[in-house]
Amino acid sequence: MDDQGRVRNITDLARLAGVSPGTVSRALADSHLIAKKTRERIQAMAREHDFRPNVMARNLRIKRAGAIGVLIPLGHETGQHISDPFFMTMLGHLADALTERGHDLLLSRVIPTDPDWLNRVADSGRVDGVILIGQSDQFDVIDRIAGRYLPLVAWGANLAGQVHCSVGSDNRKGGELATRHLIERGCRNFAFFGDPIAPEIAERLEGCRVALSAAGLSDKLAILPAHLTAETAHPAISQWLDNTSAIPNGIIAASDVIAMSALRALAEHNVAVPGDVHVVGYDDLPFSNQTVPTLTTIRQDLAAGAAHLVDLLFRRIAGENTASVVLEPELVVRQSS
Amino acid sequence: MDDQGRVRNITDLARLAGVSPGTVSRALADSHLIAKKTRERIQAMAREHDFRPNVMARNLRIKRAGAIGVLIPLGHETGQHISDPFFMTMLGHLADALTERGHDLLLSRVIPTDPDWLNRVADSGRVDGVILIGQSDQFDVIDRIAGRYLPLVAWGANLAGQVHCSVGSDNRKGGELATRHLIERGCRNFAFFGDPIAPEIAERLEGCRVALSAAGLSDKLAILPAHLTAETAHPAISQWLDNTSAIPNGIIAASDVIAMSALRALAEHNVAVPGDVHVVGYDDLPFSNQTVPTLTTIRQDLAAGAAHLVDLLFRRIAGENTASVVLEPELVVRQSS
DNA sequence: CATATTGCAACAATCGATTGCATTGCGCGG
DNA sequence: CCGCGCAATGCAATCGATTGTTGCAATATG
Repeated sequence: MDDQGRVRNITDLARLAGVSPGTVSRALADSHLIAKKTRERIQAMAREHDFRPNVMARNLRIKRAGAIGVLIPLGHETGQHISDPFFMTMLGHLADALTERGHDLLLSRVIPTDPDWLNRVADSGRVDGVILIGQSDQFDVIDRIAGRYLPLVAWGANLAGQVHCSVGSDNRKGGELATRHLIERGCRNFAFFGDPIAPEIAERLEGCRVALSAAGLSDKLAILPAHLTAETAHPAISQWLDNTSAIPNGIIAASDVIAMSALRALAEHNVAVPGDVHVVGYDDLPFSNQTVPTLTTIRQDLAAGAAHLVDLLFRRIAGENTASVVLEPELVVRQSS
Repeated sequence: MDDQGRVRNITDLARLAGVSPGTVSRALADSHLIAKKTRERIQAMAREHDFRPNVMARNLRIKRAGAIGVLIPLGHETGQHISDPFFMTMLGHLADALTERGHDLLLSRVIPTDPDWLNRVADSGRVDGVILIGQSDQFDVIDRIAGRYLPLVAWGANLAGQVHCSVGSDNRKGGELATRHLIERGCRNFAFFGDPIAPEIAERLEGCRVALSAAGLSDKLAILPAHLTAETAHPAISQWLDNTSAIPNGIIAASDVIAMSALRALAEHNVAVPGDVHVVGYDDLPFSNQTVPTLTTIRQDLAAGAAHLVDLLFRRIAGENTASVVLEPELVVRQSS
């Protein structure tokens, strides 16, 4: 009733301009099939009524969604929150890259209860493709769907024989770098904080083992395999420190979030970092050089990773069957080691 | 060519089942107009071909988008990244709340160049409503659009006479709480780190001033008004510490991110916290009790805030003209003060 | 002057679902 | 045996755009 004069669709505008809907559509698309004069007149009218053609209708007709689904699978680590800084950093980069390509970002945090979680998004018709931030413990589900659904890429591990296209750093090498660095710093007893149920973490641990065995220190590694989230890491580590007979002097954390909690727990146990214990994290998140002491870590170039993910995805949308990308991890030495 | 037998739409499935498309539509919606037997047969067939009706077409017909636009306006602080922990924490809560209501989350990071940035999303027809995380320096634009576009809510300040519906904590009171706490701790010289161009920050500063003047300490406040992001805060604060004649013993940071950088800068200047200087942050982000020392801060209950935002938005979508909500800030005392 | 060309705009089918209304078939009472 | 009512399904319009085809008029060409 209050919307008497409101222009709600292309047909309203057509009536107003005294032309057909098709002409309006072409005019707004700046098609040269429409006389310049008519075109400009219609565009002016659209602006005046601030009318914008309905994107959904357009997408339905041209059979594209204009959006990319970004999913954060939280299979293990059920307590893990979407606000985990790692996810969020990645998400930020993805948002930028997708916006640049004129696509929207449809965000979902999924807790995979049934194996249908991925299909539901992929086949919904509302996204042109899907980016997974992490594989969690859903490697098999992902691999299966990748067989029939091309526009899908995942951040995470790249295991031998995997079907789906992934982007991630060389986790094994990263684990090795971290551990070798600690060895060079003179550490002889080690602990690894992180849960190897996620393939990426398992690889990091594996790299750690490789480095230790090369140095003849294979038997000097303790593992705290708890599901470590921002909320649970601190108590778990604190308790571990209480119960362990001898605190190791080299700690490899599977993520910077875990490392940060470790720094705090160590401070509370009056263990000096890097005086008594050297700590290395993983990720190089934005906060990692704001901790006290600042965190030595294995840098994953998330900006580059996001750019790769988006690039690969669009090539897949275009039909290309792209190969996975493995990025080089890099040791960033700061105060904690 | 390889998609010979693929069921791509309701019509394909109808043909396969020997019924009309309408019947399939009703069957999949579990309508009782369709005989139970037929219904189950069709549902089984859909499952078998893992067919899912196209959401976009459905949304077009029933005139809803099934998605909520979540916008992060980055007007001031151009360097501020979407990965700012505050945004992300809020985003996580919103994602949960929206998913619960069966809506998707369309994320956009917007740098408002023209005043049309909000219209573009609101009128696109792809969202049922819009949530703004922060008002940035776009208060006027937001207020103007709120006049004609009902389903819009914003996290942020609630200023006298504002048109748009907002949810936020009482920033003035928060600033007051923080400052009073420092006064009680014996501080007599103060610094405020944060840029009052954003209305929320201005309010916090105002509260700070109120508390100081109540204690007769109005002239004891220094202000570092730089645009403080995770990346720029540390150098700015460090430089400020270098140049200031007398380091204050009470620091109010406009956010936890800034406070964290302050902690680091102070550590590097060999200033003990809380020995020499007491520090209070703002937000109580997940990492704030993982810093060394852990951070005293003004807690904004972001989970409750997100719940309010979503609740208000859906009431507005239903046509109700809701009032703004102001949440109570809470002082959380930890080690830094 | 008749015909070919070109430019502009209208017409109508289409994307894939939803839904009010019309239709069919069946059981049952009269 | 007829007709009525109800349950189950089909039909066709609709959401709001896009786009190939067609139609028409003005201009160019022989």
